[in-house]
Order: sequence, then structure tokens, then C-alpha cells
Amino acid sequence: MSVISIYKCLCDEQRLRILNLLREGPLCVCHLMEILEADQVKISKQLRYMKDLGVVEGERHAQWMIYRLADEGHPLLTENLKCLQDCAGESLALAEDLRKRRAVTAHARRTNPVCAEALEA
Amino acid sequence: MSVISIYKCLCDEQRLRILNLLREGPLCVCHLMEILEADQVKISKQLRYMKDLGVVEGERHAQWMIYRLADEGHPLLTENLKCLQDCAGESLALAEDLRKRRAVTAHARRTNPVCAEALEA
DNA sequence: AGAGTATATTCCAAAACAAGAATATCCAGT
DNA sequence: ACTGGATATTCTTGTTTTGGAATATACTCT
Repeated sequence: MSVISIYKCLCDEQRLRILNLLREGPLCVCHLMEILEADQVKISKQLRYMKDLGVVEGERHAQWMIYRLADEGHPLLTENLKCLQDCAGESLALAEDLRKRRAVTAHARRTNPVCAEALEA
Repeated sequence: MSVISIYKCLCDEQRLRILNLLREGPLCVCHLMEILEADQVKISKQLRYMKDLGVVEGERHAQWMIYRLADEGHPLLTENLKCLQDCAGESLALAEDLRKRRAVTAHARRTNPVCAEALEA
């Protein structure tokens, strides 16, 4: 995972939002779809793009693919995601995304325990 | 200057190196060419790209165009440029570029005082 | 085996970007 | 007005990235 790769991921709003979400822990595609209100193909493609650059990793758990930040997170990426909380502020709805994230995963724990459990692993 | 714009500039090696150089103060195109060992058109195009995104500003001084970071530098950009010194390390020759920068501007002060002076303004 | 859910891949057209060559502009000095 | 230096723009072509539609794969449950 090179410095340039990290910036290539961050330079697109949707990818940036995905990384911001993964910062708080792994997520499966269906949760990302729900939080970002985007269709499945688009999300999958973004994840593929970032996986090819080594920024993100995916692991299958039953029928779900759980994605997480690769490498325990390169320091540059970690720093940026932290910084973005304050810097981005209004324009990108990062805080809002995180709020949704909690709602979605909490809900999943009830409706879809198998998937929810995979997130812990 | 948006967050995404900043990352769009940082996600290309040459642009990143230019920003790293501008962090220490304004420079004119001919100095950038010399330090990065790149041809004029390529540098001009990168500067144009970054200017259109509002990340960089240019001002004419006689026949020279002096470029600098816009806006006194967005905090996110500032943070990244600082962080990169350590993070990037070997792969990108950022420290080396800065060394060259000092040599080039020092030399300019002797051979081309008019241009050199414009950098101070 | 068959059906359903979750996710990935492929194909194709559009847009953005990059690189090189040629040319244009702006300014200073004569 | 003319020349030369510094910089910008235009044109063309090739590559990367994006977006939508269709399709394929992987896994689970019955």
C-alpha cells in the first residue's frame, strides 16, 4: 500500500466515505449499501478498486463479504481518517454516516445475527 | 478548495512533489522544472490542474509565474505535507527535493536576482 | 436438485486524465 | 519593431476511471 494508492482511494467521495466507515471496524457490502444508499455494483467496484491498491481487504463469511482496512491501517491513512472528522465537517456527511453505521449494525444484530457476528471476528 | 480536491492533487506523484516543494514557500515554474527534472509543459499542466481545483495560486512577476499554496494552506493539506516527510520516506524523494530546492533558489539569487526576489514577495 | 440471497464480474459507452508535439502568449531588453 | 526567454494553450492519441445493464458466482436453506 503506497502513499499514492492511499490518496487515490481518498480522492473520490464514495471511497472516502467507505474508508471513514471502515475506520470504526469491518463491514459487509450490504451494510455499506444501506449506509451510503448506493447500489450493490457500485459499492463492489469501489471495494475492488481499493483492494487492488492494497488499501482494503475482504474476507468471506458464509454468503457475506466482510471488508476491513488492510494492514492495520497505514499511518498516513489513519491520520487522514482521524483528521477528516474535523476537517471535512459539513460538506461530506462523515459523522452522519457513522451515526447510520451504528444504527445499521445494531439492527443487524437482531435481524441478521450471522452477518453481524462475522463483523466481530 | 475541497477535501476531495486536495486528495486529487496528492494522488499523483509529480503533483505531490510540487506541493511538497511549495510548502516551503513559493516557486516559479523554471525552478520546479529544474528540481523535478521535468519538462516545462508537464509542469505547467500540473499547475493548471491544481489551480483549477483551487489548491494552488499563481501570480505573474515580470516574465515569471510564481506559484504558491492557496489559502495559506488548508489544514488538511498542511497536515498531509507535514506527515509525508516521515510517512513517505524512501519511495518518494521528498527530502531530496527539498535539498535541491535550497540549492536551486540559492543559485538563483546569484544568477537571476529578479526572479529570486519575486519569491520573497 | 432448486430457489433465494449476497456479492462479483463482464461488457460497453462516456468522461477524465496523461503525454508529446506544435504553437501561442507575455514580457524584457535592444 | 525585433529577439529571446519564460510560460501557457491547443491538438491528438492512449490510458484510466466511471456508470449502467446484464450476467455470473458463491453460499444457504429446503
